[in-house]
Amino acid sequence: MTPPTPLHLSLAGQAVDVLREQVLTGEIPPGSRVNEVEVAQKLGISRGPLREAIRHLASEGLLTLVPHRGAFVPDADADEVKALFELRTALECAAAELAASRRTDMDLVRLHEVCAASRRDYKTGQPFPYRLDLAFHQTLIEAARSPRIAEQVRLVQQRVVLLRSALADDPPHQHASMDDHDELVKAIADGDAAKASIVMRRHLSRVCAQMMMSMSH
Amino acid sequence: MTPPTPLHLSLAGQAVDVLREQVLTGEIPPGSRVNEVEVAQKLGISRGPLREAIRHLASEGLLTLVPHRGAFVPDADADEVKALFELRTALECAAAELAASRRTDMDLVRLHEVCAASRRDYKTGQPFPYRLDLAFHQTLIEAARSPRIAEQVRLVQQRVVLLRSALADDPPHQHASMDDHDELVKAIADGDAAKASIVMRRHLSRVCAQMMMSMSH
DNA sequence: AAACTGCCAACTGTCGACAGTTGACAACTC
DNA sequence: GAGTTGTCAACTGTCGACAGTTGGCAGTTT
Repeated sequence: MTPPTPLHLSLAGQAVDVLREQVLTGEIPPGSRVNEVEVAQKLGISRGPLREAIRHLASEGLLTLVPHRGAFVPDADADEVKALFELRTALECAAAELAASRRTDMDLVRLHEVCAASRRDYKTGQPFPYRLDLAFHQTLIEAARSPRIAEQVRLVQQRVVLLRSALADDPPHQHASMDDHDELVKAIADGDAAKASIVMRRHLSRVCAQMMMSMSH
Repeated sequence: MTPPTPLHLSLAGQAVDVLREQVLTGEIPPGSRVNEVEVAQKLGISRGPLREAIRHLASEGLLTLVPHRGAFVPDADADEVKALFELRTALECAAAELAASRRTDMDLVRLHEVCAASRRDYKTGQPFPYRLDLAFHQTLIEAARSPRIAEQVRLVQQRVVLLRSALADDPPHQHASMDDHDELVKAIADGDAAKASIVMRRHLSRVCAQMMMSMSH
């Protein structure tokens, strides 16, 4: 069962998954400290693998390490949101451009499908309005076929999710976002890299502005 | 002395610095494995801190982890170079745009200084032709004032340095690069974000092409 | 001779314990 | 009473040792 199970994933790897989940869902709230011995006991593992998991999540930006003090879940901060979205804009605009020139017909099918699902969920008032937004951006970077950019986009989006959990913000201007997505898909379908980049930039700047709003109450 | 010196930097932190140096200089050649016990003994530390150092460098892309096999210095690979430069282009073009709108007069002084020093070193035939190239891009991203982008650029440039060490390539088209740099500084001085981005893209595509050349012999 | 099988050494993954540092509380001084 | 200093518990940083896995080599079979 659980004691000696290094058969598919190391204890450190499992700890990474569990901790990531707990951090992203806000189960471990922003600003709080992660106690090594306490969490290790709770997970039923030793401090060694847990430390590795903590360092790994720190390298992803989901934890901040303070020497001799431990690991903390980073707090939401206006400057941080701004800096993060500058990075996200650089990466996703480039991804949009690449997607416009590299997308296959299958990519277009997937993108249309996600957009349609978004509107379906929106009408029926589904519980996780961000799920399909994430899926859309995920599908887009796959269409860009640039593994290193994709890797970084995933990390940045993860941090955005963390910020959102700290904000607990209300349903966003989802309608505007969905319109952006549609326009983005059209530009990509047309192979119009320049337009795809511009639309993406506008889209992200809108999302960023909205997050800044819900931060300052 | 050396045995108990956690006064300024942890053993893991010191190990990171030493290992990074050895990997980047090719002292530990690409493709080779990093033996935990062996290196730990050589550094005079235990396996714990060394493991943390290895994982850290792996998160920077300077090592590749294989479960139950250990850490390896990644090999040079054409696809990898291409993917890496797509990421670098996305990041540095964005940085160039931001620098064009945010640079201070002091930034311009520094950029001009680096360019002048490059030409000076070039004429006298200095040993490290890449040193000032790195310094230029470093100065540029500082002028962009976007901490997250700067962070990622640094990591990508580090990986490029690693690739170069694996290539052991000859003096590059340094003259063309210096011209690019001058043109870049001019665009940034003029506040012309669009041109800065275009010049940067051309510059990086040239550098990338050159690396691909020296790979395929 | 080639291919398969079983064994073995080397190494990674994990654990429990010790040492050093940090922040906080309490006692003391002015 | 406010500020300072001494003490202490809690936690991180580090270490050495054990267990499980991997790749290779020797021996065997066809």
